[in-house]
Amino acid sequence: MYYSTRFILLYGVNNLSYRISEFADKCRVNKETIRYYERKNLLQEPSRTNSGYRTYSEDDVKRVGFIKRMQELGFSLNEIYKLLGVVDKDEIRCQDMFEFVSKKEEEVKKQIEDLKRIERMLKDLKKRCPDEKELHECPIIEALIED
Amino acid sequence: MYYSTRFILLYGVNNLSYRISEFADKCRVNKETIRYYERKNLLQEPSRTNSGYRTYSEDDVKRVGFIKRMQELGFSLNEIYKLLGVVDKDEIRCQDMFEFVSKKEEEVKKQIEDLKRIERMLKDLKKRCPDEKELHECPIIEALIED
DNA sequence: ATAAACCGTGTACTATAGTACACGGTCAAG
DNA sequence: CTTGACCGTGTACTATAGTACACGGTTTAT
Repeated sequence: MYYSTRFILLYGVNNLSYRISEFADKCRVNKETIRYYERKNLLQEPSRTNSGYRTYSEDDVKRVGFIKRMQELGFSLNEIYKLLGVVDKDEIRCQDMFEFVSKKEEEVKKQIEDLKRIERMLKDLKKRCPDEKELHECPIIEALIED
Repeated sequence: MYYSTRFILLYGVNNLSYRISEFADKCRVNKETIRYYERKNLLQEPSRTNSGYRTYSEDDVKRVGFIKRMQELGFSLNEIYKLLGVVDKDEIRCQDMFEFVSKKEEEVKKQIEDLKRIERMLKDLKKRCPDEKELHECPIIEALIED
């Protein structure tokens, strides 16, 4: 029993599935970025249509969302790859997961504390901008430079 | 009245001052990174000895410390350059400082919230590592992938 | 006085994270 | 049955943030 690609795309025998361009749009990234993530194994080999076109699912959209969010928080693609070992149930990547996660937890804690200080600095900086617009003298950063 | 470089370095007529290598060591960065920051105007033209050697002060050490800390928190060198406009009392860089700082403040706030969620995720992930060591199934990241 | 240890300049190279593009195949509409 | 909008592969290019190195001058210890 065969279905045309169009039929599958429209009625989702195989669930709802996207071609690379639509998928990239949904993920709000460049099409090439998707291929790049595939090369880096952040996305597993996608299934393909008969003619070799990649197809993606809603789950893949979530996965890219996870990658992007982690990345914005300073995780490198390699670190994200490592974490995804859990999702992919990959024993190799899971081997020293406890150490890895513990280390990252410490880093994240420290980062939160540092960011709170930066937030205070930025607030102060804003307050001192005369008539809420400009300033040439602001000793707050200098305070942060000390320490 | 002239002093030898050695005399100045030892007895600090001009305050305590460092040559590039010692300075880089104190800052815990590569010597080339210092020159790179100079090229990118993150460090102002340093004063020089008669023979053209760069000399740095304790304040410069603090400045590099500031750069490094901001960088670790996800600020780009360009953004740090902008912020340093305040310290350098540079009117051009200070022009839209209020908008810039406001935008960064929002970003930092969001980042703190996101990091807290990541922290929870990492904590959960750790807890679920059987006998505090390994695991192949961890539904927490999956939870984060959703949302 | 001479070698070791610095320094300056300039240029090239590296890693990370993409982005662009050329060339050729596929497919659906007119 | 051809045109336009896709797609795949491969390769090259970009920005950011460094890092390394060669060549030649300086300083300092021996």
